[in-house]
Amino acid sequence: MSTPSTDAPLSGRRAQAARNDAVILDAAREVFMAAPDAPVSAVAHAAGVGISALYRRYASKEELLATLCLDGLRRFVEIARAARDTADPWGAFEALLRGVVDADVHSLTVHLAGRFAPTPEHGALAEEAGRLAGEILRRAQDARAVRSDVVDTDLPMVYEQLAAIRLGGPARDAALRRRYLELHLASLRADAEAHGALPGHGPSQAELGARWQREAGTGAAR
Amino acid sequence: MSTPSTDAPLSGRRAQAARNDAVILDAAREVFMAAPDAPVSAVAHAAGVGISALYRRYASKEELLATLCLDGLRRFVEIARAARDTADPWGAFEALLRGVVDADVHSLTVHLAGRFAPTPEHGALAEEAGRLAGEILRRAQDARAVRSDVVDTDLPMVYEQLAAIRLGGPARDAALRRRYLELHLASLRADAEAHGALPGHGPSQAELGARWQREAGTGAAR
DNA sequence: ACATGTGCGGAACGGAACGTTCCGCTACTG
DNA sequence: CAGTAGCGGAACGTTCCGTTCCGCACATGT
Repeated sequence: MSTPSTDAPLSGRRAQAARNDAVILDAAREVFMAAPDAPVSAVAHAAGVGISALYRRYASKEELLATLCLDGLRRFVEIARAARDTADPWGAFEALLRGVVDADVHSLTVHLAGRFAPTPEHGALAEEAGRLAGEILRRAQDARAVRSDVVDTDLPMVYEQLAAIRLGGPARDAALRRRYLELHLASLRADAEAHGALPGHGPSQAELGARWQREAGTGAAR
Repeated sequence: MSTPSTDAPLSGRRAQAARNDAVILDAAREVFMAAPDAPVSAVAHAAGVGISALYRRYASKEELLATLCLDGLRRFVEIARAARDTADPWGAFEALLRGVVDADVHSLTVHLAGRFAPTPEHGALAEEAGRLAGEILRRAQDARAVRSDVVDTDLPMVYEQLAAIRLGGPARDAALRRRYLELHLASLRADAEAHGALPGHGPSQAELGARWQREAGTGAAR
């Protein structure tokens, strides 16, 4: 909340506003990652600004969430691209999962889905993300590094499970997720297949896509 | 909503009321398992009764949740006892996890915790449940069936992760959970330890116990 | 047959939470 | 020095939900 005007060409009020842009988005990310249905006032409080500063930038809560989700999708694609460029097939697969879990990117995407009307850009990025992850998985399976009976739609389910780990602060949760990611990785290795094939089949694209539809509250009948 | 008076000594109005006891509790279980913060009216609707029928039996929503949770803890203990009586150490371990996940008992216990003031009976049952699970785990580890670097507090985290799988109806979710439970089981086997030890340490009892404390809403600051 | 009270449906009530708007102030800008 | 961009936070209107309450229907006991 200081460093008056050394890092930007703008000064005074204008600079403060520019800085607030980032502060607010960071606060929103932190707050909504911890609680997707947190009130807008919580974001303002976390950012150390008033509510007006928020509504000056985003027309509605929905727009803020859509922006945040877009940001998350871009992070996912970035992580996936970096992972894909890893030479070793298992290394690439491992990098993908570790990257996604470490950045907690799942909380920024799927957990926000259904709370705003998705734009075409959301769709395009989600598709690209799926394509990259699928490529990494296929390569790892072709190299007999990852068991052959997992499918690409199983991966979001792994993220989903790890994102459900919420016990302490963000730091403690990150440590716990690393611990349990290690277990997931062990179960996905090719040699784990020796103990038996996976029953049933992974989610369909339709089942995964259904989350992006706007739906009311908690899902219980009125 | 029929069979007038053939299965109970009571008849007419009295029998209907007795039957409603079960209908309401079943409806409450179904509704709150799907959405822990569902409104009371949703339970009444699912049970096909009015709200009065509900409040005649439970003084408050909190009391209903406490009853439901007690019910869940008893189920857990029952499942754990049956598993413990399995001769094969790995079989017992497997039976425990399969039983807990199949009955979706986690949604009935921990997901309800924090929404009501726990009674001493909740504490006693939770302790008994922990004792049984710990015994089963230790036996499986002593037999070198389960990897040595998992601890008893890791098990609730496995349930937690599997309970987070919510895509379609209850039936589809159960099938998906069975699929991913298979992965978890593979990762917990002793031979999975060859690929490396688990980083960090499992949750402490204090971390797990903190969920039973009453806390406001979603966790975001006001 | 009739008075009685139990059990219940669902409207009504009171309060809490939240998204959004609006007023007024501050301090840069030109 | 007038004008205004940016903002803090109170206020507003709405939605949601737990709980209460009123009146009805029917089984029960005489």
